[in-house]
Amino acid sequence: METENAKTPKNDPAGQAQMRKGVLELCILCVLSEKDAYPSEIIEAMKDSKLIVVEGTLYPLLMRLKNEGRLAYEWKESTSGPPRKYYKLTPSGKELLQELYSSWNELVGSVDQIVKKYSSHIL
Amino acid sequence: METENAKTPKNDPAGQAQMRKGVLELCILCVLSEKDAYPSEIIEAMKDSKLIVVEGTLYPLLMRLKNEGRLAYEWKESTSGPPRKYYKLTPSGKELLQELYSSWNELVGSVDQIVKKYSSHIL
DNA sequence: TTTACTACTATGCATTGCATGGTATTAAAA
DNA sequence: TTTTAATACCATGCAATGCATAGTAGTAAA
Repeated sequence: METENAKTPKNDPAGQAQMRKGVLELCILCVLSEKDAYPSEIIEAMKDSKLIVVEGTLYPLLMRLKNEGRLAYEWKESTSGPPRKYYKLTPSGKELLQELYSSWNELVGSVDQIVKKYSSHIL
Repeated sequence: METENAKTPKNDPAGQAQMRKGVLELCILCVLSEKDAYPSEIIEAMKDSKLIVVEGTLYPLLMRLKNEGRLAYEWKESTSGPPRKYYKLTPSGKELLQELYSSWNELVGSVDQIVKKYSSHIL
């Protein structure tokens, strides 16, 4: 019968976008573990490590983490524009950071194992 | 106004599921780079590296890769049950494997950089 | 014939990255 | 004062994927 399901994706040719899923959350919590920051600061910090994040990604993510109780924020005045929302980790947010960190390390370990096992056929 | 958008997720507490997105594709292509295999074999190979994959995930993924021309398959008889679909990499599939491999290494590099930068606050 | 096992297929949901467009506040320019 | 630009935050909808769930079908054993 030869069914034709599972449509083919359109963009994201090298799969970068999909691989980022779940990882941005870890990175953002990481950045906030050092000091409170407002969105643009977070974007800059990520960019320094070649992880480009845009507003359309970051704002919903911060909103979600705040709704989950992982983050809190407070308004602070700015000398050059409108006031800013400074986000900070809550205790629950620190727990999540630990968990995500563990998950990430596990994943890297697993993938590395597979890649190394078959690397002779890749290179 | 304090809008309440960005609903909170329900399961997947430590974010493992989300982090796997895009990575399974790399791993499956990796496994197939060594030798042709049918779905259950792939699942076993992944399990050896602690990457649990289930049918509901694997079959649609194989179907998609085949529709994209990354994989091909041929039926082979089995001594203990119905015939099996043996999947193999096409040239295009080998290219994708290279690209995903690069993307993965870049991502790991970026995340490592962020995590290391702030690791004193995590531990 | 019935049961159990293996293998493949189909459907729908939840989550997240992101494109897009919008609103509000402040400061500088005209 | 009014206009413009820059900064910052918010809302909506789409695309993609992992996975739960349920179904179909072929083979072999009871």
